[in-house]
Amino acid sequence: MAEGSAANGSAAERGEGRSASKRRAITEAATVSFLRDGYGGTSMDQIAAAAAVSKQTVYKHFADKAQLFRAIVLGVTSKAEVILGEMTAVLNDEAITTVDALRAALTELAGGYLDGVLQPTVLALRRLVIAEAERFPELADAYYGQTVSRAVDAIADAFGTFEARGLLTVEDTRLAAAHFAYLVLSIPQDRAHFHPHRRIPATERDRIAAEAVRVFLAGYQRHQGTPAGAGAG
Amino acid sequence: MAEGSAANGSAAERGEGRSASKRRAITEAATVSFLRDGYGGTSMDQIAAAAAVSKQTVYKHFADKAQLFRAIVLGVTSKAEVILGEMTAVLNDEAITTVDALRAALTELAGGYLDGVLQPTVLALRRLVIAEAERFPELADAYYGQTVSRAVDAIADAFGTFEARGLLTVEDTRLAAAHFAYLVLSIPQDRAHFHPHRRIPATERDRIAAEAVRVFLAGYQRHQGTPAGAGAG
Amino acid sequence: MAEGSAANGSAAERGEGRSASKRRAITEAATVSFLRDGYGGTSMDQIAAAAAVSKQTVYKHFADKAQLFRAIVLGVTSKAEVILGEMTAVLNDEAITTVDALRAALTELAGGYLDGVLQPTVLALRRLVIAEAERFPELADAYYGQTVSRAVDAIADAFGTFEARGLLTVEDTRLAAAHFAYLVLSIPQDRAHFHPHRRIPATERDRIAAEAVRVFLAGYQRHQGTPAGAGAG
Amino acid sequence: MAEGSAANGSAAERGEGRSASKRRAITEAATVSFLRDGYGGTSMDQIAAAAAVSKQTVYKHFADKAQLFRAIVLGVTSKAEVILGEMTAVLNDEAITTVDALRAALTELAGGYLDGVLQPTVLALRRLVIAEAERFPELADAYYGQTVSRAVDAIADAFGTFEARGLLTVEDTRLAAAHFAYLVLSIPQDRAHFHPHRRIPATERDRIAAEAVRVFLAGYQRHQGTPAGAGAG
DNA sequence: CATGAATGAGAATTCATTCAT
DNA sequence: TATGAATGAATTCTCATTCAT
Repeated sequence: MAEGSAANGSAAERGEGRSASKRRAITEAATVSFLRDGYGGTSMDQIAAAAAVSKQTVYKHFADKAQLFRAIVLGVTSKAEVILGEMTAVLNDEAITTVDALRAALTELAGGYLDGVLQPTVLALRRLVIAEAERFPELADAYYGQTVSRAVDAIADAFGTFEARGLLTVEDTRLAAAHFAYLVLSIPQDRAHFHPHRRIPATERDRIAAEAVRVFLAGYQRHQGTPAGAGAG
Repeated sequence: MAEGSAANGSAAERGEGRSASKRRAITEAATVSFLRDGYGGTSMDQIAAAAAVSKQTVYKHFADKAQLFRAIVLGVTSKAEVILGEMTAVLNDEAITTVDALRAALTELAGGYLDGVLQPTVLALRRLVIAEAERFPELADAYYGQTVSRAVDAIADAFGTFEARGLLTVEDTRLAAAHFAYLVLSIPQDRAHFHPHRRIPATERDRIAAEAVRVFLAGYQRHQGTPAGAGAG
Repeated sequence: MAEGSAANGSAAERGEGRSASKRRAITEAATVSFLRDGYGGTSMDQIAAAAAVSKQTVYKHFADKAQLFRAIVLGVTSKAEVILGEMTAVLNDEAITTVDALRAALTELAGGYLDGVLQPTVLALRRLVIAEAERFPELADAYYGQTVSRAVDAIADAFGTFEARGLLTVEDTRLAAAHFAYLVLSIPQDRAHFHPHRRIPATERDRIAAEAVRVFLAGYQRHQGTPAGAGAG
Repeated sequence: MAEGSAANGSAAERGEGRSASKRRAITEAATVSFLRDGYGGTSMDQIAAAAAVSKQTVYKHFADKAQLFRAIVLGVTSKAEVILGEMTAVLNDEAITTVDALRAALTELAGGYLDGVLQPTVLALRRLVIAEAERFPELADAYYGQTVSRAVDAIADAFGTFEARGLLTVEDTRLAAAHFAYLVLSIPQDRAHFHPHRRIPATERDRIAAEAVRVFLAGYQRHQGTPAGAGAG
């Protein structure tokens, strides 16, 4: 009886209010449409119909198609960003003090990234943003900054730590991070750019992850016999 | 009668009939428009105007907009394929028998790829095909097969040779080739997906090429002390 | 032989060409619609239908509704300007050397102005331009400059001559001209602003003209007893 | 009785019910919008938003947009009428018995009219009514009757008195009154029809008033030497 | 009674494609 | 064969007005 007690509880009090629930319906419908059919392939009529809402209501929430599109893309991008952020956590483990532990952590991260990045929705978002990068450069900026750049930054930070622990030899942590990320992702991600519906088999996924880690470590692992500050140089 | 014989010598002189010359004008105009404005952003009116022909003439040569688009994309893709093909030639040098020579050749190839792939036209084609991959899957297939796949295949072939020469240790030549290609290209190419107009500075280009080769060789170079089947070498 | 004569006369040569005749049809239909229904009350569909032309054709000739509107208003304004210009000719008569002749000429001019300015089309144009003065200030400028201002200027010039001939005493010829013009026109023109369809009876028209001339001359006629260069001088 | 007793003290205190206060808000918002943006340029949404009420509330008070418009125009017209009425009072002064006093009174009236009629709101109303004269002929009637006609009538009445006092020679008092009114107002008013935002400088205003009075008196002042029915006068 | 949402339509503009000359 | 015009529909956006809560 507490919440919204006073008999005629105002609209805003009932759960989320008519307005907010409609807005969510619109957002969801628009997300599906835009990701599936692209910007040009999606009509406002379509969105309104899919949201079971009148066109007017759509326009009351979003000034025009471009604004709606921006809201959708930024929303989905944020979700993707969160997923990526959580994955990188596996590197922030102080127990990673041996190359074997590092390899294990990198392999886990690689697998996680592959799973995350190859989700149909994530791929569709990527293709959508690339397709509209000319028309919506702010969105391309935001997407790149919040996903690609941010992931590379997070990895780069961890690599700095690993170097301090004597596990890696890294001059440019961002470059190393990019090498790692793209060794892991490029093959299936670039394939997906052109073949939106082809899924990657689990065995291939594991192989790609393992080989990416192997090549990366070959390139960045500290040489066994020549510790950080040892030898004649 | 008189019509066409005396008056319009010029077209006939160029060795191509009126029709062929107009077709070329249409093709060129459409190429520019599609690469610049995308499929949806290009209208048949626009193309006809840019080619200085009537719309009917456009339709005489290409059944509809989609067919014209296909012709354009396949045409530009072919040109890109040729360029890529020529680049790989640097690996088909029997004089590459030492790791140093291999490193030099790979570095040259890397630089060439970067220059080629980062050309505005090539990038625009890539973005265009990605944007339309859902609507024109055949084109995405063709593009991927003739550029990405083909380049990887060519490199993979060469890597097979290098392994036979005892320079590399490669289990899966296509995977290795993909690793090489994406180590070289991914960073600027992925950035270009989202920032179509940002150019890469020459020094960064060289650095990327060199580091890509370094990491690649670290991962695939035959271990010094355990030559394939050799004695003193 | 000259240019384009050779047998297959280009489209532009046949009378006025398909294009030009369609353009005229559009212009005429738009003129009628805009003058009758105003800018907001006229739709492009309506115009196309009235011109028996497709909407596309309208848009091929005029970029958008506003451009079409501008063309129409400027066109009708020009016609009005021509009419006004011809009327003022009655004052450019060197035979006007007496006050009686001047009164006759002014009365004739007054009658002509009334007839011209009270034509339904001219009134409709005026109301249209006033109604859209906020949205199309250039048109309001052009209209005012080409009709009101221009007529006043022409009359002012003539008044300068009449003063030189000793018929009028005018300090500010433009002010005097405006006084004359508005003494003649204001009553029916202002009524017409608010009653677009009420016609003015001929007798009232004559009375208004005569009284306007009378009051004007009372105010500007040179005093009888003090001729221009007479008196002590 | 009960209605609105306890809960909404504030509104009730202001001496107007909830309903009346909202009605006023709507009226004020609509007045501003209609005068600024015209009939077609004003939407019911706009008005409701500006009045801070729901659209339904607007419709509760005014059956539709046209009715609301009518109410607004008639309301503003009434206010204008009141202002005009007060101005004419200056002529109802029994002390006006000499031509000099008459000239002074007419000059004052002229200045007052100019100030009143050239107020932005008054001009906007005039342009609005002219623009919609075809769609709302009743409003044009009312406007013309309550402002133009009424002012001319009031002046005509006074002129009748002045003739009785031997100051003027007027056959048709309404015609004379119109002559006076338009000599005073036409120049700036007609300019304002086409240049809604141009203000008139004070010096020009005074000059126009003075010259209008001068020309008017020249045309209607009783001839000095031949007084109506007087001897030495 | 008042609020958010819905209706239903209309307008401007653009497009791909086809007809008629 | 090539040109201007026509077709016919789609799309974005806006509006006045009405329901339902």
